[in-house]
Amino acid sequence: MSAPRFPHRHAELSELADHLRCRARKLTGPRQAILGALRRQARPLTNKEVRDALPKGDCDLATVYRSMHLLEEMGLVKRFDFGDGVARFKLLRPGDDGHQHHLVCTGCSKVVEVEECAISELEQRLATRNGFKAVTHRLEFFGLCPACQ
Amino acid sequence: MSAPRFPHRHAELSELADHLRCRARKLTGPRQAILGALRRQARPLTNKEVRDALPKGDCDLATVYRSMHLLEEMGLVKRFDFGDGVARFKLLRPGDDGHQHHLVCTGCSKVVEVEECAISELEQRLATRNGFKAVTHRLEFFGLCPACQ
DNA sequence: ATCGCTGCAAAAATTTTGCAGGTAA
DNA sequence: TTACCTGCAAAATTTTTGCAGCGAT
Repeated sequence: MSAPRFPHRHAELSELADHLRCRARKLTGPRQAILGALRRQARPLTNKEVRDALPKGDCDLATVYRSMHLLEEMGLVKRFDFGDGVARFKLLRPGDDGHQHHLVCTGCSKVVEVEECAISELEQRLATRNGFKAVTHRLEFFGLCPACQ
Repeated sequence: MSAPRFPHRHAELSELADHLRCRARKLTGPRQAILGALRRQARPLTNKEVRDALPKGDCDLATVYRSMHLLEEMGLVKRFDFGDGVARFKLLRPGDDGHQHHLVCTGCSKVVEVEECAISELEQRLATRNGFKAVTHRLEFFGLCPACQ
C-alpha cells in the first residue's frame, strides 16, 4: 500500500507497456533492457553503445536497431544526429517533447544539454513566408570542451 | 582584351587553382567537373548526385568522395547533414562562409535557403557558460512544402 | 494458438582505402 | 621527373532485411 520507491521506473515501464499494448506490440526482455540502458545514461547513445551497455548477449544489434525505430515511432525516444554519420538516441521522460539542443565536444563527444531555444519565432516566420507546414528544426552546437582544449 | 563574359566561372576556377596550388595539389579534370556540377545546382548535392550529374564515366564515385574532402578542407564547399544519413555538399562563393541554414521539405527534399541566423548570441552565451572554445552550430528546419502538403 | 519478436546471417547502403598506372606541374 | 591523382576493386561502417524458431498475450 506504500507509494513505490522508484516512481520514475515504474511510470516509464508502464508507459512502455501501454504504448506497446495500443499497437498490439509485446513487452519483451530486450525492449525493457534497452529502455534501462537509455535510462542509465544522460547523453544520447548510439545503437552499438546501447547493445554494449547490456549484459553480453542480452540483445542482438539488429534488435536494438528495430527497437529504436519502434520506440521512436511511439515517441518514447528521440533521435539525434551529431553529423558524424551515426544516429544517437535519448530517452524521453513523459511530457518531454525532446526539444532540447546540445553542445557537443568535437574532441571527446561530451554532451551538454541546452535548455534555451530562441528559434520558435524564426521558425514561425519561415513557415509562413514559404508556405511550409509542420515545420520543425534541429539545432546542435559544436566546440571544444575545457578538457579537450 | 575584353572583360570575361562569365566572371563567376573564371573567378571560381582560378580560385580553385589558387587554393590547389597553395597546397601543392593539382587542377585536374574531375575536380573541375565536380565544381561545375555543384555550380549548376543551387541545392546541396550528395556524392552520388554529383557523380550522376557528370557525363557517364567522367568521374568515379571514390574520386567524388576524395574531392569533397579536399574541397571541404579548402573551404570551397560546405557539408550539410539533413539527418537522413547522407552527406550533402554545396559550393561556396568567394566571401561566403557557408553559414546559412536551410528549410528542407521532408516530402520532396526541396531546399529553401534561410538568410537569418538569430543564434550567435545564444552561441556566445553557451560557450562562456560551459567553458567551450571554437563553438559553432548547425541549424536546419524541416517541414512540408506547399506542393507536398 | 496466434502473432509478434529475436538471434543469426546475409544483404544494402554509404564511405574509406590500397594499388597500379596515368597525368599535371 | 616527381609527386599527386584516378579508376577499379576491396574493405570498413552503419543500417536493413529474411528466415526459422521462440515467446508474450
